[in-house]
Amino acid sequence: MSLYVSNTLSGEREPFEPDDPENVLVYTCGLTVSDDSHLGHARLWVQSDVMVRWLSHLGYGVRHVQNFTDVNEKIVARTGEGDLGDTEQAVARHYVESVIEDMRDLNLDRAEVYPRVSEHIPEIIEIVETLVEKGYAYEAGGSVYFDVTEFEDYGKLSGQDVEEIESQGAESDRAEKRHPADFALWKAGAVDPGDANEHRSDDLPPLEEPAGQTWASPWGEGRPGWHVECSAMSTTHLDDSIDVHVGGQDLVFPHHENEIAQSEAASGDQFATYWLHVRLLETAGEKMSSSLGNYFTTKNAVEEFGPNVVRMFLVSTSYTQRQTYSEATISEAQERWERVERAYERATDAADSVDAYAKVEDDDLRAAVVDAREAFTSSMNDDFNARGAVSALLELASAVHRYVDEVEAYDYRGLVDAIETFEDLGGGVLGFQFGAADGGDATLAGDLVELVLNIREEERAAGNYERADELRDRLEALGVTVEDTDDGSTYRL
RNA sequence: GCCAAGGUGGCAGAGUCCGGCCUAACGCAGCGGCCUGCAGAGCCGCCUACCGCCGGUUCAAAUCCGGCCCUUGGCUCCA
Repeated sequence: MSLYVSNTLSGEREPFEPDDPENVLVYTCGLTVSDDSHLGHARLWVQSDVMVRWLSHLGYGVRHVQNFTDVNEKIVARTGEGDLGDTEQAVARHYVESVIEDMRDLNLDRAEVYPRVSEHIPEIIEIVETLVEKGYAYEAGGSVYFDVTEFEDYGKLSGQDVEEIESQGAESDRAEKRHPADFALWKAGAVDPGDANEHRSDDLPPLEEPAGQTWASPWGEGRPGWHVECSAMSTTHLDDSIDVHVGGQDLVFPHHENEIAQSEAASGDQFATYWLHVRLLETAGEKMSSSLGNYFTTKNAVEEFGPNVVRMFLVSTSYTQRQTYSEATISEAQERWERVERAYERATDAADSVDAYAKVEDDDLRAAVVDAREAFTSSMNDDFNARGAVSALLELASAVHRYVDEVEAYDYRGLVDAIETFEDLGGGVLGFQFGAADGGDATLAGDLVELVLNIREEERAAGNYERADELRDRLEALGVTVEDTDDGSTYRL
């Protein structure tokens, strides 16, 4: 049983066959650090995180690189806003920090490196020079453009026909270009104040002068074009030829198409074997995006629902399918997560109880574990179908509940197998955190809740149900859900 | 206009690559029952889908082919 993936380049689902299984190269097209991230970005990260985790789980050696675009006119547009700072670098640093925080909150596995554009200017210039030397690019007015008519395969990723493409890039550049579809590799000078002001908040004074960083180049002072960065960074940190390129589907054209053109024209090798595009997150029928203002930030989502629910949500639709964000869809994710978590806790409690015996063996429970592992694996191997994988865990959850409900003497080993399945697959592959304490005071809070529950138990034993219910209601108001079971009361924060 | 991806129950979402186990998975919501002092959780059961429309191929199609309609994304910064 092997892994199949949907490759945008071929338009088909194909068997995954990396060049070197010990060294699978994965590049995730990161984001421009001009604002806090939103759930749409988080979806891409979590999906690519799960892909990388699954590849590792299958035994591949994976090297994962994810970039930050820290040179961009939208960043320049925010200079002087609040305490963001007065320079492009300062604003970028602020949001890089914010994004790293979001990634940590979402429990993403760390990438090997998070390169930034600003520290790769020499490599970018080198690629542009190579392209000029090879005749794929030309200089005009201190800028350098890629000549799409020179690159035979242009359009192979997105299906675009060069002659049908209206124009790429700013209107002011059009006159300099030989062909409307040509795109900038290097842009002369600093950011035009007019371009930056388009993205600038109305509360701020508009920029008057050209702004943003510039670097010296063979063509004069200027800034790198957007598309070359990814070519430079993936080549620098991985190789001319990589196995997997992950990105949002809104970047297929022109960004990824242009990456292919630059990289392949420069190196002569195929740039990426598998192009995996994560479809977009939508709200009310349109994509969630910063420019539309209809977004939910990662920070707000994590704060309101917690990392596990957010991850469960973001993994609830396969990456090849667009996903809807709504009250209903996020609360479904919450239910799914809590169902898995409760079963995990139930199995843990049962295994820890005095009714768990080394010599008891239960075929149904053990079979359920085996079934769950198989179903999980075949779902993940089928194009990283994480929702299907979660469904496998939910089936195991039902089996655990049924078992613990029915039986008096527990199969210790069977329960541990179930627990390990939740931990290895739910935790290790899907990135959920089981039994995570919510903060440093959790222990004290837990002790206090136990104390209140003991008092409530005495009231219940004495038949004082009104008093018992009052205690339960007041705990609920504090965010503690109390549940009575045969073995006493339990609580969840 | 051009390019790309989709349209499956009230919602959400697998299945479509390799046609038959799909009288359509898992889940949410809803309904009934068990359990419970009550509630919750859990368990059992029910509910609603002829799989966008029309034609074709086939013994057999949600799955293959053709046409049409609709939605979303891209062609301008965008994960």
